[in-house]
Amino acid sequence: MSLENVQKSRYIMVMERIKKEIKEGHLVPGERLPSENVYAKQLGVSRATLREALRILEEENIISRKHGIGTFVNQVPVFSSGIEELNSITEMIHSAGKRPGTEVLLSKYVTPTEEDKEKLQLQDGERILLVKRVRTADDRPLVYCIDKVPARLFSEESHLLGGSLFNFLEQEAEVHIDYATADITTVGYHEDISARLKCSKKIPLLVLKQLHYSTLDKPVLYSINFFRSDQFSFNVLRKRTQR
Amino acid sequence: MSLENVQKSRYIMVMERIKKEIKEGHLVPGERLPSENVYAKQLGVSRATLREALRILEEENIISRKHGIGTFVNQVPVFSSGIEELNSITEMIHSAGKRPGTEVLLSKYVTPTEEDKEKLQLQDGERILLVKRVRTADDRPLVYCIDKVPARLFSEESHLLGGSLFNFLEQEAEVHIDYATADITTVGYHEDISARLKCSKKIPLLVLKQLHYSTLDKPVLYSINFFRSDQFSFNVLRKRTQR
DNA sequence: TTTCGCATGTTGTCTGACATCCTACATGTA
DNA sequence: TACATGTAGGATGTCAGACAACATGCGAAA
Repeated sequence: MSLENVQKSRYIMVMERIKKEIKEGHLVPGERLPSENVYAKQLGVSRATLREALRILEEENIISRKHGIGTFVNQVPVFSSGIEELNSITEMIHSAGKRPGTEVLLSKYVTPTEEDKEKLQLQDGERILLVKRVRTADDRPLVYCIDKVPARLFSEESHLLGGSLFNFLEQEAEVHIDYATADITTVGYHEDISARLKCSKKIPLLVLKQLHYSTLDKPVLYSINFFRSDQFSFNVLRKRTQR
Repeated sequence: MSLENVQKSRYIMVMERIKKEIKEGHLVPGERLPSENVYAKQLGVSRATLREALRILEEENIISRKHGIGTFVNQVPVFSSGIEELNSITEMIHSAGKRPGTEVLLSKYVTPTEEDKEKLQLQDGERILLVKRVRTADDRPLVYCIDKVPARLFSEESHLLGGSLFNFLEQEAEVHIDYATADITTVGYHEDISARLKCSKKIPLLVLKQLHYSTLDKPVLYSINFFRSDQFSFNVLRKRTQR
């Protein structure tokens, strides 16, 4: 079977190549890129292909293009890892340089609530897999997770034992998560959850409610995460939209 | 003097035109767009220009392109107005269909703290305009704002009386805000601020710390906003990045 | 009935040209 | 010298036409 041998499009390869150049410091913030004609020849692609790559980088706020002047690396080339980049919590902890751990509190098949049915677009009678976990970073509790997945996605009643739910879904259900809508709120104190996270009454919790969609635009995972606010914050790049 | 008579680029006009078609329902989610050749002729532009517009819409998660098949409107064409779209609080309240109001608590020129100096890249001896306000929606307090602007941006010691700080900066300082980095945290209770927002001890506050940049990539405004969490939440579209 | 190959239509890529915009330098004038 | 103007060059923006790579569906062949 095939896995990563799929040939990516050229414009994507070019885009990633340029991103890499910036990340590794070969192109520094404020610097002008070679002109499109020159750069296209250097990269071995046509100018049109290069332009599609540049267009994406501009949209991502990594470069700016100025008609008649040139193309420049932004002063704040945000490679995000901000909230708008969707990663599993395992990945988030990893990229913060810590060691992720999991304590599974609950994993069972249950009848969904009305809210669950609506969000996950369930038929009457369908059941869901409900998982409750505490995720740790370097063995310290960081976030309390409640995850809900339609049971129909699994061929048999499989259970998540540890690690990334994203990987689990991909392997057991052959579902790939593509994007999610997230809602950020906060809650002052929660009897059970605050205790599980071993944090005092004074520390509020950041709440992230997310509905995850598959590549086919179907909702496949509804999750509610409670973060310790003393150890976590979300950051975002915000852009004005008029041009 | 010139104002909005600047001619926008064609690819941007095309992009906005297509967005409008989707918003107004002439193109519905899941529908296939006309093929590029046909669509380009319909819109009166070259295929290359159309492709640049489509590339942006794809990046914004509004359409999906599939090699050899076609281009489709996404099931969840998120026109955001999520947190990643930067708007003044005045605009936010407006677009929620409420009437924005302002109570200025403080407006004075002061010496910046070390943190302010670093964030706003101030020289020694430079001063800042410090503004503290309570913003209301339909006369109910919603958010407590602390704003800090370098004094050098103003020709004289002007003061903000009410309304949008964004507009004020544009008119008085001829500075246009382009983007901001935001950090979202929470705080359980704040003696003074909670009282000003007329909310009880049980309601935590959502805190948004933002550093705003001008079109020239210079930091021009540092602001800290405290939102009533019972009346406000942030939503974001999160995307996976591997393709 | 099943399988295979091909025609067709789509997005992806290439080439070369011209349009439009901005900068910098040279030139001319007071 | 100081300032305004003209001009040449180089950058991104737009155009046209062609071919490549990919996915689908239909018809012929087994």
